[in-house]
Amino acid sequence: MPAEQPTAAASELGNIYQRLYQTFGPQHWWPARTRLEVIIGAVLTQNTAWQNVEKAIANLKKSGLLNLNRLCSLPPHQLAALIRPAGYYNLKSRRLLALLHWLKKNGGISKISTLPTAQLRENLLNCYGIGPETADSILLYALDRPVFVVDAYTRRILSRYGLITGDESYEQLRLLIENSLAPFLSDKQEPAVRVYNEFHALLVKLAKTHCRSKPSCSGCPLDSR
DNA sequence: GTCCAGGGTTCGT
DNA sequence: ACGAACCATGGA
Repeated sequence: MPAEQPTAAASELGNIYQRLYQTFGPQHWWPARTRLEVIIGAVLTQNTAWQNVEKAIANLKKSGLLNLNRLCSLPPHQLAALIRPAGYYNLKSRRLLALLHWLKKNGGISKISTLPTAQLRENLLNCYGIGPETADSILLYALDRPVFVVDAYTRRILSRYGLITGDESYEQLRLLIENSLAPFLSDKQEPAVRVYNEFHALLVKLAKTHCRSKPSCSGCPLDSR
């Protein structure tokens, strides 16, 4: 393997983060109250608008089921009915139960929180229905681990600005962004968790604000240079 | 009526 | 190794 060279992307990502933050301000993700709620939301929001996820979580809350043991003792078809507004409800019911059973089997959220990040990531990826993005969302937003969450928006936006080719693997992109932000982190004395959290949310914000809702995509915060 | 959202798995080539 | 089909609701 050739050593990684500092690329144009690496030197510009910190800049992009600052521009987005100045334009949109803090996004305050993840919009959930408890760690269990974040974990459930991470599965429910797979390829699904967050608005629909909120309805599903509201159903669980209303039924007093936002509790690891109660959820684990629920028949799959019953959980499916409750999370129906989130779409793919049969599939997501199975995925949620697989994840929640893993959590329960390993002593609950507080217990697994003592594990090192690499081991947590591996365990999460071994759960049915948990891929890299969902695993990293849980690590970053529920367990406060310094892991950047790569999603489709990240690819689109970085490709759009010519910072990546677009055919990089998930891992390549995640490491590129984490390494690129490292100098910025030490300069600003900011915790990585906070910056990864905001940067991911800001990229989603940018994608939703421009280029889709506006036909001409005028006034993108990253355009003037 | 069409498109698509804060993905992942499975099954053909 | 890669692409396509599949899963499904709700809002624009």
